[in-house]
Amino acid sequence: MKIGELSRATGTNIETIRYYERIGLLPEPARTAANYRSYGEAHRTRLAFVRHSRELGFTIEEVRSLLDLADHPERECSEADRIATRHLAQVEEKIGQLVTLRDELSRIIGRCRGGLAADCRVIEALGDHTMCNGDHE
Amino acid sequence: MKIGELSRATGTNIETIRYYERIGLLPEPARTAANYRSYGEAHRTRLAFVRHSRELGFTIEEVRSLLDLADHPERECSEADRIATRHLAQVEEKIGQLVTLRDELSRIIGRCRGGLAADCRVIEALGDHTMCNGDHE
DNA sequence: GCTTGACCCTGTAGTTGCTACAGGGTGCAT
DNA sequence: ATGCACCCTGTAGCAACTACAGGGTCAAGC
Repeated sequence: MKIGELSRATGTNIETIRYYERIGLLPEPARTAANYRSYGEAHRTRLAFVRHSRELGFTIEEVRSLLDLADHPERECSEADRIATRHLAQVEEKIGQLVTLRDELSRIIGRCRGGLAADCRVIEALGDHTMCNGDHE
Repeated sequence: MKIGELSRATGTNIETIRYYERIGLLPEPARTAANYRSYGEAHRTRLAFVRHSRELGFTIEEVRSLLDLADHPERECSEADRIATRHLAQVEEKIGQLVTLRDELSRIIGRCRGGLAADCRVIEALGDHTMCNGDHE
């Protein structure tokens, strides 16, 4: 499989594949006589693992740890569980932040009734730093 | 006000303040004889506006537009409303994505009962690219 | 008067996770 | 032989900061 085929097979940008190789997430593949990268099924599987992990929001370093664990099936999987659980907590925290954000944005936008910027509630609310979160630190 | 005081007054990193000045979000302040930046109340207000906008997730370019509008109170505020409304839609989309993510992560983690990585459901699930989202494109 | 420490300056490079060239080589069909 | 699609390396760019390195300034204390 050449890099273009692997790209299509996994929905990964070609440049991204080469990037993953450069940072050591994917092993260097064999080369053809013309110096083209030549991939096998194992590469495809590994790249799919990486892409799926990334889509779930794991950082590159977390993916590295997860891959490392996948490469050593004799180890305990508690590390994988720990990474995933911590990540879940982060996702939940982010959701909470975004919900707060959404509410504040809705509140701000709701007050806008058009007219001149001088009277704009959106701009006014942004300039007002004594916000509803009570952050008086 | 020197840059350190402005930093404390707005909860903004000093380097960030200088960065904002460099990219033209904040005007260049006057300088003391020792070439120290000297800020007034208007700077503080403007920086607070920028920080608040950034906390709400507006991009720098969006903040630039909002500031521009705040600087021209004779204009219509529909642009501000448009920016904020579009941003709200993006936040809502992001929340939806993260909720999907959270559910998938929960599902994966819920199946982990410890033991060896060889049997780890987390790692198995990451490797499995035929996921529940039915993405067969 | 001299040092210590906190503060300030500029300029550049690093971060994350890619993405986009520039400038070239290869392979196959017409 | 001439397109064209594909591949190669290496470097630079993106957002939005953050972190130095290497220097200057200022007030307080000995």
